Amino acid sequence: MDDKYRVPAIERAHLILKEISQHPGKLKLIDLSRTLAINKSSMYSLLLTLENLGWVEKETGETYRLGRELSRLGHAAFQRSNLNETFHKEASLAKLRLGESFQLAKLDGREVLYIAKEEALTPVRLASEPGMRLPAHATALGKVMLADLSNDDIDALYPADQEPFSHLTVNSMTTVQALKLSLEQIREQGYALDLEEAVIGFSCAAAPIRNAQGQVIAAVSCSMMLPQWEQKKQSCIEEVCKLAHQLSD
Amino acid sequence: MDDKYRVPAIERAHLILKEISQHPGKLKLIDLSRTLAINKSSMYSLLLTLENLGWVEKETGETYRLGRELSRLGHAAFQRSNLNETFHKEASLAKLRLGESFQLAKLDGREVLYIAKEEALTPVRLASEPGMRLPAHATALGKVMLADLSNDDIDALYPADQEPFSHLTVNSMTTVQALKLSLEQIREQGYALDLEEAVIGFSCAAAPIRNAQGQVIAAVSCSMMLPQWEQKKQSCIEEVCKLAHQLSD
DNA sequence: AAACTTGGTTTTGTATATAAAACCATTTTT
DNA sequence: AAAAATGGTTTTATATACAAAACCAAGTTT
Repeated sequence: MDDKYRVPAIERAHLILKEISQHPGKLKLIDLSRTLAINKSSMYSLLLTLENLGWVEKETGETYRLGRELSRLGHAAFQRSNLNETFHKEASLAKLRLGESFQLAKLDGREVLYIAKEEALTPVRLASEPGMRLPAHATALGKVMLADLSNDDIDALYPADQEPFSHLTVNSMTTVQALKLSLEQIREQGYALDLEEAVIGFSCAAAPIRNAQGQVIAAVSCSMMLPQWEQKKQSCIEEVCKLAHQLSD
Repeated sequence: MDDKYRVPAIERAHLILKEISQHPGKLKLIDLSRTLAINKSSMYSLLLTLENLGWVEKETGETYRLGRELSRLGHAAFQRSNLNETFHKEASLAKLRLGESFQLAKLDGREVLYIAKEEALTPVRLASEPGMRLPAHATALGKVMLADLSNDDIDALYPADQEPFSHLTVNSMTTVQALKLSLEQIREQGYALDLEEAVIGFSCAAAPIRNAQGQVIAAVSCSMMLPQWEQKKQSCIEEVCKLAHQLSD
């Protein structure tokens, strides 16, 4: 690193925050000073500043924990990527064309983490708020992202001795075998469907978003109620694939 | 503020992060330098340091957005208090008894900041991911915490000349008058309800968590879909009040 | 209760982060 | 294509953040 243009005060702030995050509510000024080898008086100014900014909070007993301003910034950092922006831009257009809702999500272990959505003005909507999680194996979004993993990865993710799949509806898959079979098909066709596997009355199509290296980094889906699904299934798949392609690098 | 023990470099870092969070991917070095009235060369060092720490990320086109280390720290900022630990311990029991989801939140200005949750395995769940914010006046959690404030505090928080309340659903309150009236009742009964005020199809009960001085420092809530609400309303209120009492000092 | 810890607060001299200006590589204008 | 502007990088002088030590208030020890 360019040793010349560092600003140590910020680097120290970072060290302090990291240390506090590892022992929340345990460390006093003197502890931080000792473990980080920063002089008491310097630590005093640093902590006072961090406290004024709301990055740390002092408790009774003079011990420190991370503060709310930090969680505010952290939350903003979560909703950052330009993936998000382009999703909203393109999905709003797709929403106009199709009249249904679109979702953006990432895979987090065995769960789908919803990042953003563009919601159509349909009377009944699926509650896919950003931040929500659902089991990956029971959603189109989840399956299309799992399909990027190898069979070995899937085995590692779903060990045989683990509890069986939670089934959200009667249509949810219940075994790893069924999942692998399904993923095989998804790899071939390039998209995934969820036919009332997560919520009765709702179906869904999802397609993968890839980075420049071809790895799946996220996925988009379009969800709708069953009556609409019968009519729009084909165009739904098309829109989702098109959208996923636009969001890929 | 004690003007003597500030460390400006950190305060500047804070300003920069805040500015970037408001215009992610839009601002270049020169823009930040201008709007924050910080010299180009200083900004250069500051940004270089922030980038090395993973607090910001530079994009092609030399524009900046918040980085992953910041979201990591921000996330850690939630899982902090021992309030949190006891919440998870007790709420998981309450969840088993009631079969519904519980939330822990703090009041931050006019917003409710969700801190933690214990989620029941219901197919459709409210998206109360830690870090999420909702207008306080439209949620049970928010109202029960606002109820700890005096009417004067409420007036200060919601100035007459400000924009009117954002209503999330048709049931959301729309005026300060209505809010004050509602708070009066909440103070008497000791808990707050949200009857589809935040999300259509969801209702919610919340009770306040107090410190040793009796001040409200946080709140817990239990949310569920309408059909369940009809059956469990009473036991929901009981569980929430019991939980809040356990979490109070 | 006097002496000793412990841990937060002040003071002061010095090391260093920052502002200003010069610099340079690209891009835009004429 | 020369001139001007834009925006990132370097240099240098100075303002200021930090380390060390002294200080003080509370809590322990003997």
